[in-house]
Amino acid sequence: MIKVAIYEDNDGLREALGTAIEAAKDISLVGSYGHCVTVLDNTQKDKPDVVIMDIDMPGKSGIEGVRDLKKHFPATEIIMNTVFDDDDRIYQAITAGATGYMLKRNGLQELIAGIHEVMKGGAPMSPTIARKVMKAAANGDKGTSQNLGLSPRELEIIQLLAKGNSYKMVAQDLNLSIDTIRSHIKKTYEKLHVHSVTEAIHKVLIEKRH
Amino acid sequence: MIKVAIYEDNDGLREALGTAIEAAKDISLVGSYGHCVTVLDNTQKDKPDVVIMDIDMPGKSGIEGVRDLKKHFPATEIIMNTVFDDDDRIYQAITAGATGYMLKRNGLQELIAGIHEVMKGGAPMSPTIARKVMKAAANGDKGTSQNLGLSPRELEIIQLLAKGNSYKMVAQDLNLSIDTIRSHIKKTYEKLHVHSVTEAIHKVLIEKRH
DNA sequence: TACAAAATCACATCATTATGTAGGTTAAAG
DNA sequence: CTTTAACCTACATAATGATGTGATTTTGTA
Repeated sequence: MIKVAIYEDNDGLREALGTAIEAAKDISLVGSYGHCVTVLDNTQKDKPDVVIMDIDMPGKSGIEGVRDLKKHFPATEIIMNTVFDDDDRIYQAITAGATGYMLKRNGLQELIAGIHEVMKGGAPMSPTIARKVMKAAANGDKGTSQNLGLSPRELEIIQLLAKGNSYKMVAQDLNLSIDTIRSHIKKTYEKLHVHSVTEAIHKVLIEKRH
Repeated sequence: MIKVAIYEDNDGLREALGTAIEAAKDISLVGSYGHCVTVLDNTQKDKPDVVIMDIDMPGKSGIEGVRDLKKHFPATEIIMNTVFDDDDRIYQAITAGATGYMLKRNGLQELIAGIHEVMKGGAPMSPTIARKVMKAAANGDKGTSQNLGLSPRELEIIQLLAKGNSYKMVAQDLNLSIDTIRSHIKKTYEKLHVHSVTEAIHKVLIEKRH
């Protein structure tokens, strides 16, 4: 019997999920919550094998919930269940420790299948997601070894910014248009999964020392 | 005979400076230029004892000129001659290696006096400037020893920013208003003589390691 | 106590950055 | 010879950061 707990702030959807899970012969619902603020206490009590976690919830995001959960109950498998498929959330969810990432639009049947899959050691995810993850993994693997996957130009620009230069100064230094600088930085952010110069600098400089 | 070279992009002013300097019995003009791009070559040729340098010049700023000059000809004395008296330029000029900093509005006589003064080991500067420099020195001395003069709070905030946090995140972290963060950062910038987070981070982290 | 420095908050305004969209060039890889 | 990756440019809008001004409170110390 697979024990499953649900975290989903939408009441209707949470109930639907619950009944669908109960309907499965080999799965039992041990907990169902509208937020994940008390996720640690709940898990202590419920002892679920698998947790279905929505990303966007009031109070505490699913990402944070996953992070906490994995830290204290590393054996618990987590499947993110969300409407979002943007790179960022996926990346965050994966690095936070989720083993599955399924889109709500793909329906309940797939989610049930995902629960079984995750118990067999798999990593269930919607096709759309799978592709993104593969790509990210490819970038990541290539990158971490050398310079996080940044092209020489991109790295050069980040390093200039790290010295305290503004976009304008970098543009002048490299004899490029400021729009070009923007463009490079934009791609850099995507590769590093960040949203500001300081984050990018932090990431690049941290990875550098070793 | 004191050998002097002039770098000043305003033609009229450069000529006026030249004649005023030639008029002085113990000073000879060995070079006069409208820019400082070729300052190293010129200096090699002219071998001036003192260089009068304007700050704002096309191609290469006087600050950069001073930096280069001091690196290759440390014995050459440099007097900045400019219309600006804002803290920043003064600070930059001083740290770049200028030994005198005189305002154009104070006239040619004072500049001539400054040339003599600098040759006697002095540091000629207009009264307005002198006061600012004293203040900067006071701040600087107190600071360089520990953490550049930053208060504990200010340092804390810069370090949080260095980790890639935004103002908003820092405010949440420290349970403060975002305006308070702004306020601290503003003071920090004044103390460090910078104008952006990245510059501040760079400066703080550089000074830290040693 | 009275002054100075640190810390807090607010509001306004301008500058810079971040993000989206879109297109072009060039050089290596298949 | 086409595909891919890196590089370059442009324009528009939204979000964040930078700067100025002003004010209150606390704390350490002259």
